[in-house]
Amino acid sequence: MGRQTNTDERRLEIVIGLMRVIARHGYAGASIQEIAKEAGLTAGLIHYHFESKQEILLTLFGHLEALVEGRMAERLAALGEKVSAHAELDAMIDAFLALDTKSDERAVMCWTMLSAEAIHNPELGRLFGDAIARHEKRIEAILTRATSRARPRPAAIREAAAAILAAIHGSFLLGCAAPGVIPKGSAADSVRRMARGVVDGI
Amino acid sequence: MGRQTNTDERRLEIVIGLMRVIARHGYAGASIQEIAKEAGLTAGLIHYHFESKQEILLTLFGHLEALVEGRMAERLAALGEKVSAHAELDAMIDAFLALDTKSDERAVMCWTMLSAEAIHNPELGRLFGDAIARHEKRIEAILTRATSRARPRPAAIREAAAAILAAIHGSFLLGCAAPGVIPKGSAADSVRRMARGVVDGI
Amino acid sequence: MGRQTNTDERRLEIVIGLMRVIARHGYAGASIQEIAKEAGLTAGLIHYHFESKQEILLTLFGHLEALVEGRMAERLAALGEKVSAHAELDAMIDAFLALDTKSDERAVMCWTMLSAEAIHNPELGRLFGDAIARHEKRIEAILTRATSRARPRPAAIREAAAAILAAIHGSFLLGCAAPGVIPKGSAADSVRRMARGVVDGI
Amino acid sequence: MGRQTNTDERRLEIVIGLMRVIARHGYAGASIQEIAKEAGLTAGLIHYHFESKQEILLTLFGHLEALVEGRMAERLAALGEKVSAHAELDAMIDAFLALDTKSDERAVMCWTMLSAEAIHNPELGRLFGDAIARHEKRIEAILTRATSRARPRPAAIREAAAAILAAIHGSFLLGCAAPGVIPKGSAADSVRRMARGVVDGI
DNA sequence: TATGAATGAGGCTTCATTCAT
DNA sequence: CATGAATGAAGCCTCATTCAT
Repeated sequence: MGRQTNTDERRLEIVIGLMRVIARHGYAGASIQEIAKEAGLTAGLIHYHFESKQEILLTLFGHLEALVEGRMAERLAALGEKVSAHAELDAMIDAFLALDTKSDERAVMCWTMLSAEAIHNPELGRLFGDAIARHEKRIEAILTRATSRARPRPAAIREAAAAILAAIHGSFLLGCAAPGVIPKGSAADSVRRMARGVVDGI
Repeated sequence: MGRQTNTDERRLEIVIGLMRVIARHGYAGASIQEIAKEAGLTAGLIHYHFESKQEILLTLFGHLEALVEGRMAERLAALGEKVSAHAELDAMIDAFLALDTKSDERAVMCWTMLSAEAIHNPELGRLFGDAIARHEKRIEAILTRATSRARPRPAAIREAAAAILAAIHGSFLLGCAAPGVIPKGSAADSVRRMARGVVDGI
Repeated sequence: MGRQTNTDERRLEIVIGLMRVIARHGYAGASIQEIAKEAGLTAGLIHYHFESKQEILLTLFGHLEALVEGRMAERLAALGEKVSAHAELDAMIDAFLALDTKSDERAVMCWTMLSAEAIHNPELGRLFGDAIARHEKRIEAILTRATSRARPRPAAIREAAAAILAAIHGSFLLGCAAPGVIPKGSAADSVRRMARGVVDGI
Repeated sequence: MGRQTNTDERRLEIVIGLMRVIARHGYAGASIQEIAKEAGLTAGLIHYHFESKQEILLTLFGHLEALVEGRMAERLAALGEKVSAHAELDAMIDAFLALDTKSDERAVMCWTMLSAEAIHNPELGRLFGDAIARHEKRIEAILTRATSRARPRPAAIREAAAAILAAIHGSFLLGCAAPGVIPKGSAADSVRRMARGVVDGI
């Protein structure tokens, strides 16, 4: 029957290798050799399983995104049915910002590095933009439910959603880049409060 | 006899060259050759005026910081004396987020790239952390004036300030990395509203 | 599966390449490109097998040292048991100075270049110092046997050994740098005579 | 009368600058910029007073040679007339090896570096060879007087002279490159003894 | 699948030298 | 004479990628 493929595991190992290296040295410092070493593989093998470094990057982005989606689904499921919009908004923010494990921390750092990378990497930029747009839509939906106003101005909703997203990703960024000032993981509460302010102002 | 130095102008040209290249290709893509071409110089000359690429980077960071400080001073001066804390907070947020020119846009993009770079560049990280800490202190001072509470919890003030900063820098980041979703320069209003929410919650 | 390593041969080829280039152009003139060309390789490959140019240099030194040790062991073995100290001293001097082949000549030139390089290359300096110290100890031991005096002054032994070593290395140096005056390879006899003088004077 | 030239002093300053830099970093590490800094001048000026780096090197060699000649003349003059050949030989060895000052030490280190440099620098090689040949001739003359034999074999004289020179330059080299083993400046006695041995053997 | 060698382009930096002032 | 800017070639090294085994 031929030998069975192990491509999926290998690809995962490689992607995790990239994640770990990025967390330590950034994307520019993540050479294929380094990734291979981190994953316990050889450089040649990496190009057997991936077309290019870029492909690993895009795959990593997919994993991070899936991770976030998973966390969000988890939190929302925990809320049960018939939940208030405020509670849902809080749950979503928590899904992003309540980071418990070392692994979460690493994921956040990677996410932040990829955000910056997205600025000048068109392909990644597209994926990143799509993800952000999706998140934004979801927040918009919640905000629409949350506002007491009968006919909220659509632009107001959009801007509020955008601001909430900005606060979330800004917390990521400063948590990584100025950890002394913005302690990592402590941001959920403040962002929840900020979100409340923005909801009231719609 | 001799010859008058032009180092200051050259250094500025080079720093601006770096800024422009970063805006186009990111820091990793900013080779000395590219910077030189952008500045209309030769690669060798760049190392006559700067010790290393890192030194250009740090110098650029200094310029960006000075630019922000200048904008802040400007806005605050425009307010005149005896200004309310809320107005001062708004002014500060505007100083960051009300970006008018092409040059401002480029500066924001650079600032964002440097934020990410700071994560794995210890020297830059220190400068960046100091800058953020300074901004945070300033916001704290405003928030202390702004709150109606007699004895605000110090941690609450810190967290609020941190959240406002996060919203600002997150707006930068998403403005650059997901411009379709978070239109650049439109963030000031929302962040002002968010800030109000956070002040009330102290 | 996989592929067997050829690192050892390659490293040797590279080291020999360096040796040949040094013999022609000196260490400063031994660029990686030049070494690569001499060894029939590409520059990139050299850094695949060696960490740095410095590592090639240190490895070369190790080879030269091993070569000397080998020659010494050979000569001493040829003497058999119960040999007089004088004969042993002569054998040792010959091991250094009786150079027969083109390859020996090249080795001496390299050794001399490395001696000079050792002066300002701390790492090489340490290796070189150790090698000289080892040789010196060995000569000391012979001289102790050789002297007729019951209790030779230790400092006298040391100085005599040092002088003999100096004569040997000076012959190398002048043989390379002033070949018209001090013909290469003709020095063994004179140094043997000088050594005798120094033994008698202990 | 125009302005008076200061070329001679400048050239001397530059040569001394090179000497000091060589003593610290070797010739390969002696950039024009470094020499200029050491001499308190600018790089441009150096090329006003010297055609090329090579010319500075050759000039430095001339200075070192003059220094040695001066020391030799001094010592011989101190001996007065009608001196024994043995005493003259000792005086000559002392002129080389009895090094008192920091400056002497630096000169020796430079001399040694230049010896090695001479191996692959044809022009310097010629100068160096001439100098060595001159020294050798002088030692030959002394040895001829010194030997008790009526008709010494000319080759024997030459070889003896060469061996003495080798011991001297070897002491220089090892004094610089293995200072722990061969303490600088302590070599004069031993070499004198060796020389005696070699004279007796002619 | 997997290994390890190999390539070749490109990156940062140094440096002797030239030249306008 | 002197300065300081500028050049351009070269040097060491890194790295994504390819390929024989």
